[in-house]
Amino acid sequence: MSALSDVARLAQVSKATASRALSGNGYVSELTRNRVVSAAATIGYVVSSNASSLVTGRTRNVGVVIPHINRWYFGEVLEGIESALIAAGYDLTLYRLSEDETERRRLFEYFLMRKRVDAVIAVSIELTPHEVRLLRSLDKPIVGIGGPGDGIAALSIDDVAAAALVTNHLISLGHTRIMHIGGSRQKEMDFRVHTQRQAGFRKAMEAAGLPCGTDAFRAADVSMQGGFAAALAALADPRSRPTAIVAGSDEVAIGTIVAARQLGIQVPSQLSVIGIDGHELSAMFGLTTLAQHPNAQGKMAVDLVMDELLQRPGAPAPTWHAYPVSLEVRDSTTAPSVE
Amino acid sequence: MSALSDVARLAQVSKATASRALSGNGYVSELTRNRVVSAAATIGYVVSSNASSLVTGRTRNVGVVIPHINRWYFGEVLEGIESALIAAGYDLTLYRLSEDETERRRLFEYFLMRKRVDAVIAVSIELTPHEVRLLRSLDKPIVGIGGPGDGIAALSIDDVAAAALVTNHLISLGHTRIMHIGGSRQKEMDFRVHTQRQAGFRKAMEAAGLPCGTDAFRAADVSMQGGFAAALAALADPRSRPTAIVAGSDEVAIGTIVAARQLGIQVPSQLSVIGIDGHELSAMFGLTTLAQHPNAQGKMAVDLVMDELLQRPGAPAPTWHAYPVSLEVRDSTTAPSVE
DNA sequence: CTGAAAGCGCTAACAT
DNA sequence: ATGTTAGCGCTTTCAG
Repeated sequence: MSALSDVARLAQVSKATASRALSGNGYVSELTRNRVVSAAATIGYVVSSNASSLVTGRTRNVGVVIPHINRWYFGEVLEGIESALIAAGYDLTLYRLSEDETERRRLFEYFLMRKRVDAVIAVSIELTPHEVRLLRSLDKPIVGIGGPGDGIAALSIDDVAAAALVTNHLISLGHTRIMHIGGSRQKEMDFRVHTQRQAGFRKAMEAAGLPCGTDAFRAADVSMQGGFAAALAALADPRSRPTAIVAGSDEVAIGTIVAARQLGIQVPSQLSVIGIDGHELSAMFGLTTLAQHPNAQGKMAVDLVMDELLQRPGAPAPTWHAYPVSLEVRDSTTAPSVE
Repeated sequence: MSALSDVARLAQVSKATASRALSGNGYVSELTRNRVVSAAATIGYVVSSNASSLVTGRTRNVGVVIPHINRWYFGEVLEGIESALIAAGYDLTLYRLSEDETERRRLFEYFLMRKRVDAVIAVSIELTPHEVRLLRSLDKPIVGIGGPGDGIAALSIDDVAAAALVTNHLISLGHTRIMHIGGSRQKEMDFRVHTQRQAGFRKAMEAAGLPCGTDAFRAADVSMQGGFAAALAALADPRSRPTAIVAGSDEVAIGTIVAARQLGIQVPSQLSVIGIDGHELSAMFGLTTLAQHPNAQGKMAVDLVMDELLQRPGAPAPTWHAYPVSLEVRDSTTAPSVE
C-alpha cells in the first residue's frame, strides 16, 4: 500500500505539495499538480482516510440509524440517503436500531461515539433525552426523518393531517362505517407515527360525527402480514363489516386487500381501502394511497446534513421541515354499495 | 471530546498503561485497570477509531456491496450481515452498486480503496477481473454471496439445482404445460442467478421430455410488478394458458398470483405457481416456494469474514460454500385440473 | 507490571 | 508556489 511519501518522491516534491495537489487545497502550479497526479495514478495511491481524518477531524462518513431495513418505507429512505451520500463523496455506516435495550445503548454509547461519523441521520426513531444529549455532545449535525420532536432538526410529513385527509376522502364518498387498521401504541420505536395516524383518523371521524370507538380500530403489525391477519379477523362477520378501511400504512392496506379478496369480498366495490405512504405496489393492488416520497426524503435529509456540514458556524438550523405530500387517487375507492 | 491522555492523567498512569487497560492487550494489574476503566467512564471516554486504526491497521469495519436495498432477498441478507457485524463489534459501510458504469468504477477504485474496511462482502455481484484484482490488492478477506465464480470465496445455493427441483415438483404432480417466468439475461448484475434458474428449468423440462421452447419462457423484471405484468400477458389467452408456472423468484411468483386472480383464474386449482427464495409473504399468498435463508446467509458470510480476519495466515480459504435449501410445500400446488 | 518514546500517514500553519 | 515542521490520538516496542 503506497503512501503519500511515495507519491512525493516519485513526483519529486514534498509531501505537503503532494497533499495539496491531490486534495485541491492550497496553491499548486498546474505543472507540478499534473506530475503529482500522474505519479499517484501510476502507483495506485489512494489516501488513507484514517490518517486524513485524524488530522482534519472530518471523516466523510455519516451514520444512519434506522429501525428496519426490509420494510418498503425504510428501504426507500435508505436508498435515497445512500445515493445522495455517495454522490457527495460520503460513506454511509448503517446501524439498525435493535429492540434490545442493551444493544441500543451500545449503539449510542459506543458505536456512535467513536468519532467515526461527521453526522447522524436518525430515521423514524424516538430518541430518549439521554440519547439526544449524547449525540449533541458530538457537536455534529443530526437530522431526523419522521419527526418532529426531541429537539433535533427533523423532516417529515404531518401524520395526523395525512390520516385525517385519507379518512375525509372516504367520508366524502359517503362511507359511514369506516374502520382503521393500524399500528398499535406499543412498538413506539416508530416515532409515534402510528399513534399520530390513529389520532388523525379519530379527528376526521369525530368531525364528521361518525363513530370511532373501539369497534372502529384494530391493531396490527405494521406489515402486509399484519394487515392480512387483522383484516381476516375484522372482516369475518358480514354483518359488522365496514364499507371502508383506513390503513395505517400501505403495507397494512395491501394485506387488508389480500385478506378481503380471500374472504370473497370485492375490492373496491364492497370494500374501499385507503392507505398512506405511496407504496410502489399500490397500483398493482388497486390501492388508493396518500403518497409521501421516502426516497426523496432521504435525499433531502442528506442535503440538510451537507448544508450544516459546510456552513457549520451558520445560523441555528431550523427545527422542523414539513415535507410535501400529494394525494394520489387511483380510481379505486368508491361510494359504499347500497345493500 | 476527551482523549486517552485525559484518562491517563485522571487515573494517574501513563498513556501506555491506560491503553493497555482499556484494550485488554498486555498486562495490567487488576487494581490499575479498575482505576483506568472508571476514569474512562467518568469522563465518557471512547477511543478514536481513526487514531487506533492508523496505528493498528484494523478498522473494525466491513464494506458491503449490494445491488439493491429494497428487494426482499437483499434486505434480508443485509439485515443478517448487519446483526452479525454489530454483534462482533464491527461497523458496516453500505455501498449500493449502481448500474452506472462510472459510479461503479468510483466505488471500486476510490471508496473501497481508502483503507477504511477490513473486509468486503459482495452480495449477488458479478465482479469483473479488474475489480477482483483491485480487491485482491487490498489483501483483505472478500466473501461473495450468490456465487460461485470470480475466484473469490463465495457462498450460495445451487440455482440450477433449485430451479430443477421446483420444476420437477410440478412435473411430478402431473403438469405438462409448465411455463417459466423469470429474470432476463440482461440485467446481469444479479450474478447470473436468473440465467441459472432458467437453465435449471430447461434441464428438468428436457429430462421429462416436456416442451421448453420460447413459448415456455417469459422475461420479467425481477419484482412483484414485473411478475404481475408478465403474468397478465402470459395468462391472457385461456387456450394457450399453462397449468403451472415456475417463477424466477418469489416476488415474481407473487406478482403472478395476483395477476392470475385478477384475471379470474383460481390459484392453485386452475394454476399452480411455485417460486424460489422463501419469501416471508409466501404463506399469505398461498405460494409454494423453495426456501433459502438469506438472513442466515448474511450471518454466515460474516462468520467467514471473521474466521479469515482472526487467523489471517491460515490455510487458504475454501472457495465455495454450498448453502442448504429446503423445499417448503404449503399445500398450494395441485395436479392440473382435468378440463 | 508500568513508563518513555517512536511513529502510523496525513494536513496545516508557518516560513521561505 | 513550495518546503519544513509539528502534531492529530493512539498503540507498541523497548527498558526498567
